[in-house]
Amino acid sequence: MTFYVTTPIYYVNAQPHLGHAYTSIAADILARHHRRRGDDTFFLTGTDEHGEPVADAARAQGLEPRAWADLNAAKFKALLPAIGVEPDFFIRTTDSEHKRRVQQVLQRVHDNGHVYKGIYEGWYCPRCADFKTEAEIGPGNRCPIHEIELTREREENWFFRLSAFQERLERLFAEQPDFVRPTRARNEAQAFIAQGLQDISLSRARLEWGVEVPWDPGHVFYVWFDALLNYYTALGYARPGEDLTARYWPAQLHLVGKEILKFHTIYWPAMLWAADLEIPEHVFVHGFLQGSDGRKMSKSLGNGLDPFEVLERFGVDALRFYLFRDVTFGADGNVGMEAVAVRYDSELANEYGNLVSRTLAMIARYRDGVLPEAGHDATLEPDLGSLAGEVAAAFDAVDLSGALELIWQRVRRLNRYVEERKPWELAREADRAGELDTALATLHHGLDVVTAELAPYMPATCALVRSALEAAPIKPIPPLFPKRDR
RNA sequence: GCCGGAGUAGCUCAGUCGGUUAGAGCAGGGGAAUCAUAAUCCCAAGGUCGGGGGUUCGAGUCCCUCCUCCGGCACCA
Repeated sequence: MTFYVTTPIYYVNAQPHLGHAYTSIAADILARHHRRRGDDTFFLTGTDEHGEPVADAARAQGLEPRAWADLNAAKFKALLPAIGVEPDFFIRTTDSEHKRRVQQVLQRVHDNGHVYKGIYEGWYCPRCADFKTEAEIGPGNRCPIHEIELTREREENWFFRLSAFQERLERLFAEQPDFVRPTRARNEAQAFIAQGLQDISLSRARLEWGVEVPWDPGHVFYVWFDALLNYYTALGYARPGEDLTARYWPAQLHLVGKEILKFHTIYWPAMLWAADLEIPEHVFVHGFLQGSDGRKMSKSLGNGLDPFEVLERFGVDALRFYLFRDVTFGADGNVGMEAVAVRYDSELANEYGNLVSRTLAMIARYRDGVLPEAGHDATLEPDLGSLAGEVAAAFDAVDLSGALELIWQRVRRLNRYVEERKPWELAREADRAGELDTALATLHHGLDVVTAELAPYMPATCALVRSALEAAPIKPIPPLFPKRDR
């Protein structure tokens, strides 16, 4: 099996924030899980660097667009190691290899007869050198930035025949109900299609910061077409001298936020069909992280969760764990520093961390650090034996929170097992040495099973636990999740 | 306005195809234990399942209606 997973490529105009980290960590967890399962896995992320806003921002800084993009792409790239995310490739849409392949694919769309020259008409600000959407038009038909009057302009550009794919898209959604998940995201896409699709503009004539349209060099492609194609183009040059396209395309899973649902579930499959390419198997639309008050995070409300503060106070694995433990993946959810602290103390320190501590300590204390060669207690077999399969099924449904809950049920089961067996009592009775051996071997095994499934979420911590379980002799280690004064 | 989603314990949420006394975690209450990061484990308590109506032997679940919140409603040119 191959597993190719992507995040959206992040627009370089923004500063990296929790939302970027959230999607990247989700993709990383999925990739690590599938790798562990033995799938041939490829994980792609990167940055989206073309388009008017980037050109504008660069100009405002007195920089060339490319220099501005370099600066900001570096920030996104630097975020990844800090949050434990290890993609197989980091694409930038300004890569010459990407641009060349965008041109190839869209040339094919052109040659297949899916584009035509049309007129776009709209309100234009000469100072912005940009058309404005209805929502962007200020009072008195003025540009909200420059406060000058907008002019009605017409521009000739290339259109993509999206409308021609209406029926095929309807069929896709009917025949493949899990193409878009979760269900409410699929419904939204279907409702959009049902309204009737209009053709969309494919190029911009006024703009230079983009990928040149090969059959009409005065134009560049509309940034979304350039951006979406990254998922495909990256495979062509991610490994120098090797083309991975045949190996990994079509992708198994695109992770996207709900704000870009339309592009990924409608425009994107249509474009791929138009280029005679296969479409991805699944698009998973996750929700938004909101402030602890349930409102959108904002600096002025001060209700945001700063990922860097979490990293500093609780560490990278705690952040990764928290985001998928406290918010059902796929739904919107509230996050806050207080909730992080509660999860950290009660689950990471008290339940998992302490389970590791007490298990290692008892093996060290009662058996001089030597793992008893005893069979495992059959009473735990139903719980432990079924875990891997259940977790795999949850991952197949992209239910990262559900999988974590399944794992946590076993963590709790193991703490309960300690209380049931009371190893400290067994240790006092010489004739029950065999029972103690069994209990300790079972705990060791249980911790091993649980830690293996947990590793995609908390790679660094689980590597520590793994080596502690395999050490000879086995001995206590410093607390994995130390409690702090707060 | 139209379409979709949500409303279940103080808090965060599960509840499958309609089926027995509606579940979990956290917080708060009581207890046990001492291997462990004073962590853990057990017990009890806590709900008019947003309101109202209907279908049914039986409704958190299906239908109608109303209320509240959220999202989408296209070429972000």
